[in-house]
Amino acid sequence: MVTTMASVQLVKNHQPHHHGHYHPPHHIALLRPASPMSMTLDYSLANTSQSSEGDAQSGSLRDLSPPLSASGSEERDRHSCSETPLKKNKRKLSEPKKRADTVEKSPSPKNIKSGPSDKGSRNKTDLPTIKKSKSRKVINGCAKKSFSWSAAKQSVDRSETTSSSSENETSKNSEGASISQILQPIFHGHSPAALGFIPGLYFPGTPYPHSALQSSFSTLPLQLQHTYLAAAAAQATANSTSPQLSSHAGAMVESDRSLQSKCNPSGPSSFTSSIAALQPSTAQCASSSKTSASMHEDDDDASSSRAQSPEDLSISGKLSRKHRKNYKNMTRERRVEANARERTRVHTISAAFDALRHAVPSYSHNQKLSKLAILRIACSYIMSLARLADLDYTSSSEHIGTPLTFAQCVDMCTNTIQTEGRARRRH
DNA sequence: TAGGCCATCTGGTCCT
DNA sequence: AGGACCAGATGGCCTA
Repeated sequence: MVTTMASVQLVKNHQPHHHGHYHPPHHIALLRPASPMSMTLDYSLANTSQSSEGDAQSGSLRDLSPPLSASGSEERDRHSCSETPLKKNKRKLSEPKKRADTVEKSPSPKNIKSGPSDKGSRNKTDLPTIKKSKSRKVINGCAKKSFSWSAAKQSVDRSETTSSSSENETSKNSEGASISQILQPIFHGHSPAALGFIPGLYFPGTPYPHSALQSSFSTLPLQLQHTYLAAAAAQATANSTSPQLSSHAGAMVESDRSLQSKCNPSGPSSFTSSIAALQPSTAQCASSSKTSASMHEDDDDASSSRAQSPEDLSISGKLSRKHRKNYKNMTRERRVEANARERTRVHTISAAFDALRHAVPSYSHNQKLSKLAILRIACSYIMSLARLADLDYTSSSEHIGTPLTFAQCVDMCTNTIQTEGRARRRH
């Protein structure tokens, strides 16, 4: 049993189990060990459940050990089902994804990585990443192939290990300045959406302002710096009518182009792709699927976006994507904002699931639980606890008319945990 | 490699 | 009008 984890121990004895008339023994004890993270619920119970992973490990002692806190339990974190964005930031540094929109607007949990990955073998090829995947439906002739942070991060990793020279060159240029220091004066308080995801640069309202994401601009690989700068500049140009800002942005794009040629003299492919991936609708149209309701309505937008290069975005004086109308006269800007809100909402739900997951028992810290499993275990666990308090929550569930005894509740909880554990268990 | 699970985008609906 | 909530579609990751 891991001492840092909260654990609920169901101590079995060999007393006969009186089905239907089980009374919890009076010596049920709620023990609080020295560690505040650990709690032991100890009660005698004739166990009818089958052997399990926990049984094998602890003999007659079933160790239902959900940690109450993620602290000190990295292993648990890695396998936690519903992880908070920050946890994922830590865990999946090298495999970010996904869509350009996500990259553009906010640092998605999976998109921003802050630590080395233990799964480098799974990491892909080059930037941009064209991942192989199982056959997918193709809608409107546009299969969803998305690039995003996975490729960018690979670039980071690769650059950190292989191109120290170019990094040194960059460091000379930026002298350790943060991105915000570099870009803030340029944008004069504007907060183009493209800047929201830049590590180390957080404008008010930017989601996930976590210190783990902070990094010095100079520590980023050259290619990624260029990507950031170009994307930010293009976005700023598209969003701003300020000549000053536009000139700054245009200069940045030009500067980035020259830097890019230095960085990647062999060809513009990866750099251009990186920028394209960071452009909302440019990449979006190439990667995002269209629902049937919106496909033809987006066609114009999509085709025009496809035709737009980053230069077009920064130079074009035409109606920007921001102001183009989507479905129901929804501007692109509002759509992106709605996406961000939706992401935040879903992340909140995932965080709540994560909290709930830590509040319910499981057999081991390695046990992987889906959200559905968490709900099922939580339900049965609550029923058990309620029964322990002489409350009957079971009558309002599927067991209408047949109130479960405490033992049955416990068995149900145990079986649920076992079932869900079997359904998805790491080895 | 198929299937499960998850994240994300997107449009629809309802509510304030 | 705009935001919250929801469900469908889809891609990515992971495991058996």
